[in-house]
Amino acid sequence: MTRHSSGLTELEGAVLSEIHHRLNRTAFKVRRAFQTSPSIEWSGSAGAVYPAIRRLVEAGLIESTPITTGKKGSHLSLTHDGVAALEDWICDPVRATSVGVDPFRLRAGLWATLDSARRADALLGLKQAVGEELARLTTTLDDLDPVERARSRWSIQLQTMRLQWLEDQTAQSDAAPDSK
Amino acid sequence: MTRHSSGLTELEGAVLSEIHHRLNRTAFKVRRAFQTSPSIEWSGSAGAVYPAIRRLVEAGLIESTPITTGKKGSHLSLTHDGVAALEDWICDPVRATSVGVDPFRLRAGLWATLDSARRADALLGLKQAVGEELARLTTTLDDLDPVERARSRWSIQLQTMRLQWLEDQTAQSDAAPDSK
DNA sequence: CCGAACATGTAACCTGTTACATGATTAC
DNA sequence: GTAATCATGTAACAGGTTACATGTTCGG
Repeated sequence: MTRHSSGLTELEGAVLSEIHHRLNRTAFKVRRAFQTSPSIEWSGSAGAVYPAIRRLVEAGLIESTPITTGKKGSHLSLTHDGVAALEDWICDPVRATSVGVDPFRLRAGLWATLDSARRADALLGLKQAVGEELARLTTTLDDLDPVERARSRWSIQLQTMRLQWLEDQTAQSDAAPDSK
Repeated sequence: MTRHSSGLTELEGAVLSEIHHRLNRTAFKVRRAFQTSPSIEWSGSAGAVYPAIRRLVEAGLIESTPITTGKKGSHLSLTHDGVAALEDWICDPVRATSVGVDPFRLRAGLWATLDSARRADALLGLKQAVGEELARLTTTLDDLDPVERARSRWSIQLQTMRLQWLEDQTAQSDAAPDSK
């Protein structure tokens, strides 16, 4: 993905924050954090995480010290430069406020183009999917660390707004069944 | 990026909708639509759009007929299969309701980890960026076709919610200046 | 001792990015 | 005629995906 002012990709920034703020201090734990994260975001594939960490080590942002005491694996921590780069990434206003690739936004104006039967079907399926996601988010909220909890809270607000949008679409759909 | 149930990437779906719903019926116009779109989403690079269209033609979803009358270029339209694939993509509930890679969400829990000076700075910059984007979105709303207008309306809601989030963060920040 | 979980990595592939190259048409 | 815009593409590269390969440690 494109590198922005902070010089980090979104994945690299996320990796740094996993190590520094969420205390996942081995490559494996970082990877598992992505895999088990309540959101899809990235698959947490080995082919993405390990190369990303290697790049960050080579760039001098991560310090990697092999664990000697029985355990295998390497302990990762951010260097001074790493912390600075992470903060730049966190604060980058252009990046932070861009819409990214929002799949809902892309489709927001397109449901109205469907014929009424298909549209009703789609809206029902979408509302159900959002509803299930909302239920999952609210029930798992307590088990999360502060960082992930904040993300979940944001997701709840987002999905609630999506649900509202879908209900508005349904209402408009009922008012004007088929615009042709 | 990953292909989902509809078999289309997000870019491919967006390309089909540009052709079918927004009447950008040459490769060049599709490309320009991405480039001049109020959102970043994709760069609309030639190296992405032309290959994507070629793939869609080869898959039998787009019909490409060279323009004979003076003009150069090819006229693009969706085949029967193309319309079906587009509708599947539009209605795919898993895709449509995923958070995608939301840069705001990724950072939502991280501003609180900054020291109070840096945090105040960051929040100010972010609120300004969101404010400017909101101003731009509201003033350009009238010039847009229905599809893009719906997207803009969604973006306005999203950015408004982001602004609210940032103001809440600022308030909490003021209440507890430095948590160490 | 054996299977599950821990741990690390590579190889082939796909798609998007930048940067470059090329030519046709139109407005002046 | 010439500059801007229209129009199409390719080449090198970056970074993410799946799938595979390999070895370690620990609980039973």
